[in-house]
Amino acid sequence: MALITKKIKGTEDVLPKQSYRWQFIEKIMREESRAYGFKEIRTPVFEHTELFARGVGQTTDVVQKEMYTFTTKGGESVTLRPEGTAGAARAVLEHALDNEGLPIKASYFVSCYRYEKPQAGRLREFHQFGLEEYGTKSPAADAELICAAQSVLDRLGLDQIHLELNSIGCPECRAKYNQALREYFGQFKDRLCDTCLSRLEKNPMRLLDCKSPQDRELAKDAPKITDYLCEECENHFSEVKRYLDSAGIEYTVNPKIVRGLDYYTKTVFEFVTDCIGAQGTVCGGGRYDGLIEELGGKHMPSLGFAMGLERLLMVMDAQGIAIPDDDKCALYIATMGDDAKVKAFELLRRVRECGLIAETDVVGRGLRAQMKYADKIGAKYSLVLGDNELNENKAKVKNMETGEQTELALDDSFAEKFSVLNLTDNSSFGI
RNA sequence: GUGGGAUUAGCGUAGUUGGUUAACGCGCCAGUUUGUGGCACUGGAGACCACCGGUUCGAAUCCGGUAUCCCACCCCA
Repeated sequence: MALITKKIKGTEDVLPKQSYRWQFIEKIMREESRAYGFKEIRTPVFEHTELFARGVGQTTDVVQKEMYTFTTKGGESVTLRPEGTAGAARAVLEHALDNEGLPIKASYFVSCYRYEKPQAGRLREFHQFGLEEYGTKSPAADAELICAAQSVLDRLGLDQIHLELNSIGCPECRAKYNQALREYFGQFKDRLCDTCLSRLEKNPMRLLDCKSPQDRELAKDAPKITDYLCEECENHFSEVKRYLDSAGIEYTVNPKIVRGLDYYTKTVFEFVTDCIGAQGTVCGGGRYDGLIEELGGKHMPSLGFAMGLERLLMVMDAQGIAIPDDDKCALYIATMGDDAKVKAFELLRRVRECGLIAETDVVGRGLRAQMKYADKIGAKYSLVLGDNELNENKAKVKNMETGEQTELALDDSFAEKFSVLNLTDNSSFGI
């Protein structure tokens, strides 16, 4: 087929056959959000570019080279959101939600855009679910947030995912730590890779997760952030761990995890798996006590996480986790003749009002083909409507699984007979 | 941005010394039952063999370039 164009590189279509998988995980996320007291926030796909430049951070790769930025007809620079936090934070500030009481707990589902080279688990348009909590500096909030993420992953049935935890401190202790890193790595300037050399001054913590074997070797003996935390950060971190321990949430402290977005402070964490290729982070988050101020608000310590929906679906696939089948058609009416079509139209409407899926032929197929179609779509019951049925005002309803047929009157009681059908189990009404 | 692999009907594939109408399975449509599905049988539709250019009497098959997809680096969800 000579299509005039195809989908944009790094984007994916979710087809009708597949969408129930998305709906399944989204439903679980909504339920868990609700259980933890979060309410959904919806913000625009695009924002003024400076929001991300300031919020996400000028030194990050995301801002430096991955944003979809363009100039509008009015001459302003706008950007497709590369992540969900900045927009949510902006909305919280703009609507002064802190006046309604703290903390503000928001959940979101967003599509995000990053101009990257696609590979397994990495797309240019991808989707995230996230939770955000504004206006609390308590370590209990950190623990609760991590706990919420864990709950979602558990409810999805995921296996072999580990939680990696770290604290990257507050600006004060981080400054000392960065200095220590500069001194340490400074001794090996001749051995560092080029990217690390360029980062040494601006953002030395990124040298810790460099993948080059040589730098990795050097990073092994580098000073650890955990040795440089100030008293407050130290206490905060141990409190978080204490809560997690008491909740029975397993984690490993990994001093090398450093988030790639500048707004993070203190607690950072990742849920990681190795079953979907190189991009194994399925959820990432942490605390960002300075973000709200950075965006022009008052001091409002906050935190959050985001999960990648595509990646979660990949893990479920890889681990063979079953997702309940999409709902099937409860009743298919095969028709013969125009009068029957009209009658079917009326009957089906009443069945649908009972919350059931009901269909009929709308392409003009013959009876046999209609029955084949009913079978193909997995209809539980079928019914043939022709002149005989119209004359007698009753029809035989066929159980497609057993082949048994039962006669039903085509009167007011018709739809009610179906309304007792519960599609989530195999109950029937005796047919 | 840098590498490696791939690209043949809707999907999965065969076609490997270049040679008449490009094959098979699944799927789709129709018929075998002019009032009934799942099985079987029969028939049908559907591919300018990713695109552009080159070599050749002749290319899906050889060469070059481009695009897209997959995987990895980088980075991150």
